Amino acid sequence: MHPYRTHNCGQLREQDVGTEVRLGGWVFRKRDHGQLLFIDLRDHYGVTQVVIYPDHSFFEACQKLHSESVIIVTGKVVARTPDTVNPSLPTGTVEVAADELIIESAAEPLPFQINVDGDGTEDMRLRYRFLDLRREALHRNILLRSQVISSLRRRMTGHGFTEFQTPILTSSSPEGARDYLVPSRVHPGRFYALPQAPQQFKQLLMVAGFDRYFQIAPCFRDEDARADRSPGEFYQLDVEMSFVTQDDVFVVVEDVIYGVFAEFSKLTVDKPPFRRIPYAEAMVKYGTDKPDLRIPIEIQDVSDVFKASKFNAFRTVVEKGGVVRAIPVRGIAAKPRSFFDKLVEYAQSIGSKGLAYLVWESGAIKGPILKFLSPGELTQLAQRAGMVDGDVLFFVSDTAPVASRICGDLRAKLGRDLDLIEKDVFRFCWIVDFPMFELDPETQSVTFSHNPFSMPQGGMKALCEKNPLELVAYQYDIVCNGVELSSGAIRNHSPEIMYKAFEIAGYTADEVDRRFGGMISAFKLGAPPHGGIAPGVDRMVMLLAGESNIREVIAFPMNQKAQDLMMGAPGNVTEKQLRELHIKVVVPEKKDAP
RNA sequence: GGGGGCGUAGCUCAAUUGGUUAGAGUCCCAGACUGUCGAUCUGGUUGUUGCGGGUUCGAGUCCCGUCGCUCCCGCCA
Repeated sequence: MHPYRTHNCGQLREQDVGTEVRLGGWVFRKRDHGQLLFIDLRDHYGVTQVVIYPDHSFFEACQKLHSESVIIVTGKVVARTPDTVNPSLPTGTVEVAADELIIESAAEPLPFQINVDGDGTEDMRLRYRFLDLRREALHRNILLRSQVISSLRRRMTGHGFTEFQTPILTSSSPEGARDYLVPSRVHPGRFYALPQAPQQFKQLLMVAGFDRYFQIAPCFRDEDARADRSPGEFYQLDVEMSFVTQDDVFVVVEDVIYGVFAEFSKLTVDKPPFRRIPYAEAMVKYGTDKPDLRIPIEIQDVSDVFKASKFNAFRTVVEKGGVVRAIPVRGIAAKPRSFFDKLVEYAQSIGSKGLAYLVWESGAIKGPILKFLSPGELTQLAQRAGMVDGDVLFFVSDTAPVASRICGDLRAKLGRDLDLIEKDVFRFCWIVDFPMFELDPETQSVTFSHNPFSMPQGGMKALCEKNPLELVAYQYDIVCNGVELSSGAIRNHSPEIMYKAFEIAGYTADEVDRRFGGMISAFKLGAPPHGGIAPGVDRMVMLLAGESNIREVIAFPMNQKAQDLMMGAPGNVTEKQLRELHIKVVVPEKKDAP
């Protein structure tokens, strides 16, 4: 007989009755009746009830056993009597009567309990992550992650993609987030950087003629955490394709994403093709470039209605180049005054100058700003927003970016508070036509608004002839339920267009050569048109698992301060190590030694 | 770097808007119990109320500072 087990804890059924078996697992729960002891033995596969009678030498030791001790039990599989069957357990029709029992690893009392939900602070859970990972919910999430990743691999290779590995020790990239640096021993004073993404490598693989690349790629960025952003490192399904248009990329990605979501979720999933929303439209209609399409509210621009209005507050904003946006909400006219007051207060707390509104009720229009508006203006607004009895129209007026942000925030809040968010559904969309350039609000100079390697729509001609701020790129995001899953782009594979684009952003050709020399020289030696995308694996798994915190789908996440409390990272190193690396540490004055 | 929330027993939480000896569940310890399945029953231990200062006759509660956790802003080509 195998020294540790013949079966796993989720395996035994009625047909095994009478068999001599050996199980190994953790003591999940213990029920001590004095002359009879039940142990629910748990492993990765399930739970099996073990019954222990007092005529065995190990009976007393088992009474004293703490939860989560590891034991090896040998005994006969016994059928349970009908009244003692546990229907909530797949193994519930049988139990194992222990004849032999070895305490393989006795556990001390636990810092938090495994067999109850929600026990333990995040801090404790991270410090004892191996215990937390034994719990059903987290254990299941990590399994789901594995299954999602292998499904992604299967789907990608099915589409003719080749999986690659790219360097982890590479060079610091001049754009983007802060890098994690690794000092070089061989080259004093020089550093490797961990890749923020394998961006240049995947493009170089296209130049190398591999045609279709993918990688479950680790990405490292030294940026602060959020609930949906783990600090330090995360994984992307990194994708790049040659000789493709934006639509070719969409078709592949839609198939893979839809397939994975449909495979692993019971929720309704939008079928391809996903909606495509130009960036400019999204900013007006939803007030954000990652709209949650489950919320049935669409914001409208009504600036023109107020161009000649007697309502000074709005007219003057429009005269100065600002906008008026209207948020129609159906059927809430009967809400109490306090509802509107609180919403106005909220709007002000997020930076709005105010929150005007009109209420369509009992065949009339009411509201604080009614007296400033002409009948013609009211008619226009009603028509534009499709107002009927019971509806309310909120107004926000400011510069376009500020009004968008406030309206987007209000739209999301109204969706939540009024319980308007569509249930049990994944709503996908593409946000397309991102602007190529934007004005730096501080310097008022033109800068890249996203990826400088994206191809501007219209190519060289557009770069030379159009206002840079009106140029859009073949740059796109895929968004699901308000979560940005990924950015991607058709790349700029032409050195001339790239020099021109960088020139508009204020870089000389020399600077471009110095900073992106590898890529530029590659593009001078035969580069195919290519493009790609990189959906976040952690975020996909988070959505599929129904979690709102990304740490719930990562086996060993760092805390918000980018520390691993279990391993003690980041940690101190020896003087010798520092000497070898030619590093002298200068700790800031206000020092907190961990 | 900034803002909000939280911090009470090993763990999860309570404690009348400043008022007696800070409680409950769970864990843990001891005992009882032959069919439980979150076993049950009896008894018991567990506290620098994060830390430091202040106001007050009196502080878990109010004020200031500080530390930790968390959510958000900045940041994330």
